[in-house]
Amino acid sequence: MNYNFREIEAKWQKYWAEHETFKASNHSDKPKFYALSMFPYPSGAGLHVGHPLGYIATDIYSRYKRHKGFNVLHPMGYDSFGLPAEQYAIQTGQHPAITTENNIKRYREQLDQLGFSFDWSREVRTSNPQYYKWTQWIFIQLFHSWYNKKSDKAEDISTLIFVFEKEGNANVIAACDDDTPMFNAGEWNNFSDKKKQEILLKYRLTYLADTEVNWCPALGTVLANDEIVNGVSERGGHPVIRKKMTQWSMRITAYAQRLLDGLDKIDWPQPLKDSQTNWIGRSEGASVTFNVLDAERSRSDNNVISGEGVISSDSEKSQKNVISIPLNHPYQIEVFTTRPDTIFGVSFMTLAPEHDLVAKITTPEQKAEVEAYVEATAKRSERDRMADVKTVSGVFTGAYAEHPFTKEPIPIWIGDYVLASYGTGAVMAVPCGDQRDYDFAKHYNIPIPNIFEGVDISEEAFADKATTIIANSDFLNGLSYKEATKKALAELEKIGQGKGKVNYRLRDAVFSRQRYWGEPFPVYYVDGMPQMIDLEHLPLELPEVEKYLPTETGEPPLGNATVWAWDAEQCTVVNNQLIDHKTVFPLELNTMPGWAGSSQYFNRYMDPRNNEAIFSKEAIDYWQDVDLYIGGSEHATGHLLYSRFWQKFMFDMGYVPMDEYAKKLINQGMITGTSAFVFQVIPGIRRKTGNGNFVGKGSLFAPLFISVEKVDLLEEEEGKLGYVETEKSKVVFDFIRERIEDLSKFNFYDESETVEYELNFQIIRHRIPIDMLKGTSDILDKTKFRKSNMYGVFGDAEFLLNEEDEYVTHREVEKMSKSKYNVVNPDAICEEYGADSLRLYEMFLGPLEQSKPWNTAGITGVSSFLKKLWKLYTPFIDGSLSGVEAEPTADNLKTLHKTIKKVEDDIEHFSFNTSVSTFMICVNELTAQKCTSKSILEPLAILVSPYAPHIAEELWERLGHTESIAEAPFPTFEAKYLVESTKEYPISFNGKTRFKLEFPADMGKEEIEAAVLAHEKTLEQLQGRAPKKVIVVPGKIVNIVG
RNA sequence: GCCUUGGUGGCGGAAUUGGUAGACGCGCUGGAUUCAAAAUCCAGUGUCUUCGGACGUGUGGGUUCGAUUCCCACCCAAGGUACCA
Repeated sequence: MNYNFREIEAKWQKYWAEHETFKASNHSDKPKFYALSMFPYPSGAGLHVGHPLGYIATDIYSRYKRHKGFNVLHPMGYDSFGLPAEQYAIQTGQHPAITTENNIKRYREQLDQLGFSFDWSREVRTSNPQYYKWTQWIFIQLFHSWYNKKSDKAEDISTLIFVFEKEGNANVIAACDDDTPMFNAGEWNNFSDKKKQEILLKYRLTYLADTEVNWCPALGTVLANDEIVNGVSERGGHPVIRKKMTQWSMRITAYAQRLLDGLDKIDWPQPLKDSQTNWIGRSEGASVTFNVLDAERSRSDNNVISGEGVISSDSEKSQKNVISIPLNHPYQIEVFTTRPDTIFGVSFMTLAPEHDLVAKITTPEQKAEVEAYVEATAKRSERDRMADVKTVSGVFTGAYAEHPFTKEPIPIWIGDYVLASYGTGAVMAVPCGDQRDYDFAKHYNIPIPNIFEGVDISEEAFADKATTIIANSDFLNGLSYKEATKKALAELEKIGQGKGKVNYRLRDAVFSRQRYWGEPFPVYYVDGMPQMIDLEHLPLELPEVEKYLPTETGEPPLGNATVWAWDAEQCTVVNNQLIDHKTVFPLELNTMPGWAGSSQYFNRYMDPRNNEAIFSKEAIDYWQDVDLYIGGSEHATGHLLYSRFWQKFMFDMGYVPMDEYAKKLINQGMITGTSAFVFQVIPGIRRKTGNGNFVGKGSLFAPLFISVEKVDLLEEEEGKLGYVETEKSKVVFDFIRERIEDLSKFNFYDESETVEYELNFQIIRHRIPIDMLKGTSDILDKTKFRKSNMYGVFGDAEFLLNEEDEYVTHREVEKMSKSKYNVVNPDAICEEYGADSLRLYEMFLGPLEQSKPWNTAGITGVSSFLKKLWKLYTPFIDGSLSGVEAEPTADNLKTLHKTIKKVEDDIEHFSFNTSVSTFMICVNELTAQKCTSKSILEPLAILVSPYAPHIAEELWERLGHTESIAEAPFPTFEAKYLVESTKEYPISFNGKTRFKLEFPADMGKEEIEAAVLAHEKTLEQLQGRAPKKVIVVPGKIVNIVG
C-alpha cells in the first residue's frame, strides 16, 4: 500500500479538530508550557511560504513538549487592523471588515492545511470589538496613570492630584513634559478645571502633544516612511513635507531605564537586545544652557563679526566685547552633550532647522536664507538626513550665544545634521572633538580651536576619550576626560548653567494614526480637553463612513462619519448634528497604530472569551508568561519594545505577575524571495545648456520599457539630469525617437526664453509581481504584463527587447513580502507533496534563525524520505507481520539511540534542519538493516511526530494504537547502545590529514604515538625527516610536525 | 551613514568545546528496470592534476602543532533605522 498523504492528512486534521486534541486547559496537574508564534497580519495575498517557517518551529516545539508531559498552550490569532486593508478599501470601496474577514478565512484554511497543533478555541482578532474593547481599556488605564520616579513605577493619577492639592509639584519627581510649570498647592487649587486638565496631561502616560509627521498635501494625509520613495509619495509621486500635528503619545520614555535593565533577565537573542539597547540609546553627559546674546548688540559690533559671519579669532578683541554689561537674555539654548569636558572647544552652535528658537533669533539679514533652508529641510526625511554624512549644509542665523565661561560670543547656525527629535534639537559644536562638527567648521570656515594636549587636529577631529588631556581650557587644563568632565559639571552647576544628565535616544511613541482601519480612541473632547469613556460603555466601535479617505478639510477618515459624537448623559454614540458641547461632544477622529492590538495579545490568549476583564486573575496566575516566543527580528524595535512597555505598566498596576512577558524568544530568519524589476523610460526635454533642467513628458506617450541589458548601456551625464548619447546608448535614444511622432508635443522652445531644449529621458524602476515572468526565468511575459495594466497605465506598454527578442527583468533578493510582489504560495506545494513534506522541507532549508532563499525544487528530497519512512513500516501496514515481534539487532538499537540523542539535542537547541538530516540517515540505515522490529519503529514514529505529525499518527495507528500519538511519551536515550570499541584516528602531518589508522578506543597516548610513528605510511610521509613534535589527542586526532 | 546578521561545491546547507571540510538533500553524469516515460533502485560527483599529489570555507594579514571556528583590516549581500506588519 502506497503512502497516500492526501487521505492521511485530511483524516488526521479532521480527527484533531473533532477530538479537540490540542485544546489547552487552564487547570492541570502537568507543568505548563506556553509556546507562541507572532500572529500574522491577514493580507489579501494569503500566506506565503515565509509565514509558516516560524509557526512550524513553534509547532514542533509544542508537540515535543506534549510528548515530554507538559500542558501546552499554543494559540493563534490575527493582527487584523492595518494599512493594506484600508488601501484596498480606498481603491475598491469595500469595507475593510469584509475584506479582512475574507482574508482570515483564507489564512485559516491555509493554516489548517499545514496541520498545526493550535488551540483554535482561543483565537483572537485585534479588529474584533470584543478584543479591542480591552485595547481601549488599557489606553484608559494609561491615561489615568503617571510615572513616579521616586517609587520607580506607574501610579494612579489620583495620587498625583492628592499631592498637588497638598503641596503643589515642587517635590514631585515624575516623567513629564519638559515645559511643565512649577506651582504650589494654593496655585493648583485656584487653577481652573481646564488648567488642571492641561497640567495633568503633562504627566499622564498617554497624552496629547505636537509631533512631526510626513504630511502629503496632495493626498491630504500622513504617510508612513514606507510609503515615501525618494521624498515623494509612492502613490502618485506627490511631494511630502515634515509637519507638526497634535497627536496622542505614549510616555514610553518613563520606562527607558527599566526596559534597558529588563533585557538582562530575558533569554532573547543578543542582536535583538542590542537593537533595543541602541534604540533606547542611553548616554550620560550634561545638559548645558547657553544664553542667546541680545541681537542688536552683537550685530552692531563689527569687530566680532567678519563679513561671512565668522567670529574673529583675535581673542583680545573678543574679550573686550564681552565686558560685563549686564545683558538681558530673552532666549536660552539648552543642549545635551556627552563631552562637557570639551566646553572650551565650542566655536559655534547648531540648531535643528525646525527648532522653535530659529524663527525667534534669526536676524533680518539672514532671514531669507534661513527660511529657504528650513523649507528645504522640511522636504528631507529624517533617515535621509542621518544617512547623508557627505554633504555638509547649514546656514548662519546671524545670532550669537554666549559661552558660559569665557563669555565670548558663539555664532548660532542651523544645520540639517541636527535632528529636532533627538536630545534638545541643538548641539554645542566642538569641531576639534567631533567629526561632524569638524567637517561643518571646515566647510564654513569657522575656527577650530584645539583643546587637546599634543594632538594634531589639522586633518580630522580627535574623539578618543581614553587618551584625552585637556588644554587651552582655563580651569580644565591638564585634566583627563574623566577629571575634566567632573570639574566642568561642577563649575556649570555653580553658575547655574548646567548639570549632569542621562539622556535617552528613545522618544515617546506617537500613538495617533490618521487612518480608518484601527482601534478608535475611547475619547471625546469637552472644551478641547480629552475625556475618557467609562469601561461599561466599551467597546467604542468604529463608525461607518462613506469613504476611507481623509476629509476635504484634511481631517482623518473618521471625520467622514456622520454618527460620531458622544452623548455624555445617555452614554451612547449619536449623530454629529447633535453636538452642542454641553451634553453631546465630538469624538476623537484619529485611530490607534498597528502595534496597539499586539501589545497585550499574548496575555489575552490566556482567557480570550472573558467579557468582565482582559483576563481572569486565575488564568494569568496559571499561565504567568510565554515560555517560548518565535517571530521575526524585524519587530525588534516595534512590537517587541512596545509590548514590553505595556507589560511593565500592567505589572505596575498589579494586573500581571511578571514584568517581562516572554522568557525566551527566537527570531526566525526571513525567507527571501527574488523580486523582479522592469525599467520604464520617461522621455522629456531638457535645457541644452547649464544644469539641464529636465521636464518629463512621459504622460504624452505609451509607457516605454527597456530590457535590463539596455539599461547597462546607458551612461548618466555628469552634472545634468539624463543620459549621454553614445554609440552604445544610441539604440535607446532611437527607440524613443521612433515613438515620438508628433514632435510639437514637446514644445522645444519657450517663447520667453532663448535657450534651446533637447530630447532626453529618465529611467524609473518598477517592481513587478514575479508571476508576470515566464516560469522561473527572468524573462517578462509581455502579454501578462500588459493585461495586468499595473497602475492603470501600462496596458499599452511598448518594449525595447534584447538580442534574443526577450524582455529581461532585473532580479534582486529581498525579504519575501506581499508588498514586494515576490511571494511563493504554499497551497500548490501542499497539494503536490503534502503538509508533512512542506513542514519538513521548510525546516530542512537551513538554520531557523538565518535568512534563506526559497527554492521549491529541493522538496522532492524530503518527499522521498517520507515515502521511505512509510515503506519501513510496510509489515505493519499490510499486516504481513501481524503478531510477530522481531527482536531488535545491536545495529538497530545503535541507529535508534543515536537518532534519539541527536533529535532531542537538536530540538532543545532549535536546530531543526539537522534533525531532518538525522531522520534521513536513520531511515536509510534502518532500511539497509532491513529492520522490522516494533520496538524500534514505535519510538521512531514518536521522534518524527513533531515534524511530520500526519504520517506519524497514521503509522502509530497502524502499529496498533487507538489513542493519538500526540501525548505518547518521548523515547529515552540510552548511552549503552552507542559504546564503540575502536576509534579511527586521522593521522595528520603539519595539520593536513594524510591517512587514517584504527586503534582500540581505550588505547593510551604513548601507545598511540609509538604505533603511529612505527607505521610504514608515517615513514613514507616523513621521508627520512625526524618528527619535531607529535601531538596525540586521545579520541580525536594525531598530528605530526616535521 | 549608523546598528544587526550573513558569506563554505552548480544550489540549500553540515562540521555541537580550535581537531578528518563538504554530512544530509537538490541538481548533474553513468547504469539497472521499462515498448517508452514517470516512479524506483545502484554507482559517481569540490577544483586542478604530470594520477605521485597539490590546492580549497568572501579578500589580505595574524595567533596556533592544527583555524570554516579565535584576533585585526577590508570587500560584498540582506534586515532595521521610529506611521508596512
